[in-house]
Amino acid sequence: MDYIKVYQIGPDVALYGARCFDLDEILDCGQCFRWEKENKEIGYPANGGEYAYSGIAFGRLLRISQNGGTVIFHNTTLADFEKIWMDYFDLRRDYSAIKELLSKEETLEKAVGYAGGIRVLRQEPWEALCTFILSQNNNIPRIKGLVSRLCQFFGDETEGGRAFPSAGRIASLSEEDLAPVRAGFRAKYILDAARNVSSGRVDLNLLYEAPVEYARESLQKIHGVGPKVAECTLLYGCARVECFPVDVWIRRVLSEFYPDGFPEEFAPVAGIAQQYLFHYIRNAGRKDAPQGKSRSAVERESARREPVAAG
DNA sequence: TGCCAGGGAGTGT
DNA sequence: ACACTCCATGGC
Repeated sequence: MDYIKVYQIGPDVALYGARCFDLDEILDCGQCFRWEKENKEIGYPANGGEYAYSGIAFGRLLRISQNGGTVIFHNTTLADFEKIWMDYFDLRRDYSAIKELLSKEETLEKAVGYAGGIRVLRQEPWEALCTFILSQNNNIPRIKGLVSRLCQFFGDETEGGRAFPSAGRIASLSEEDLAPVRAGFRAKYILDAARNVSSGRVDLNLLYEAPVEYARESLQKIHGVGPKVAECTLLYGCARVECFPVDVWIRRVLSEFYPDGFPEEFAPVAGIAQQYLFHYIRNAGRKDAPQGKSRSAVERESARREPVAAG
């Protein structure tokens, strides 16, 4: 377990002795797009840099803050924590053991040491599918804008914000209705996704347990969903941690550090390894750079090579 | 085959 | 200040 104890403290739930848990690394690493960091540290500086995020998932607003190994889930109950946030933050999984396994290999050992507080969120499959369709050919700040407008215009009101709109709601819209989202050519993709999901032609509930090849094919029946978006949906929406999305950054990592392929023994948790590597390669070269080539050198080199097939 | 779509953010000059 | 690049997918 990556924590020691959970308590109800007044209106909040507190997680004590949390390990492998860093809100910045979890919520701001490109796996989710609806969490906002409060622009100031809370409490006193002597507290050691406590900070907070707010977001909506499963139709619930959550404010969450962290100070070292203490994580506070504000205004929630133990029942809701067990039912929603425990799984959302993947707290039933033992990341300590996974990190120990991955650290057998040199590059991953560095990556794990660099951002050891990452966890793969278990988001709702529909939200993951929809947001990763919107993510294509896009950068994170803009994706956040698109998702925010989508929720603003079409999400149901909850206390403190708007929920992610259901597939049924999106399916009822036209491309013109979606124009204010400014999703560009992606608008028709999320319409097709919404229609397939709400009609049951693509059954997201099957994706958790189905053979992974079937799950991939099923998602790719949607117009606008290719291998990358399918892989992201399965990893971030269904906790299929064997799934391994390959974007340009991961392609660079693979060509630079794993030219002969990603180690087979890590395949069952390749998606988690991918998260550590993604964070590492994107931030390496700024501070704390890994020895060896700069990012731009890696980019120039990988640009000349064939992409490496994903696991 | 290789470019384009629609747009904004990041980077380099 | 300005130009240039990036991006996942499908259509042409």
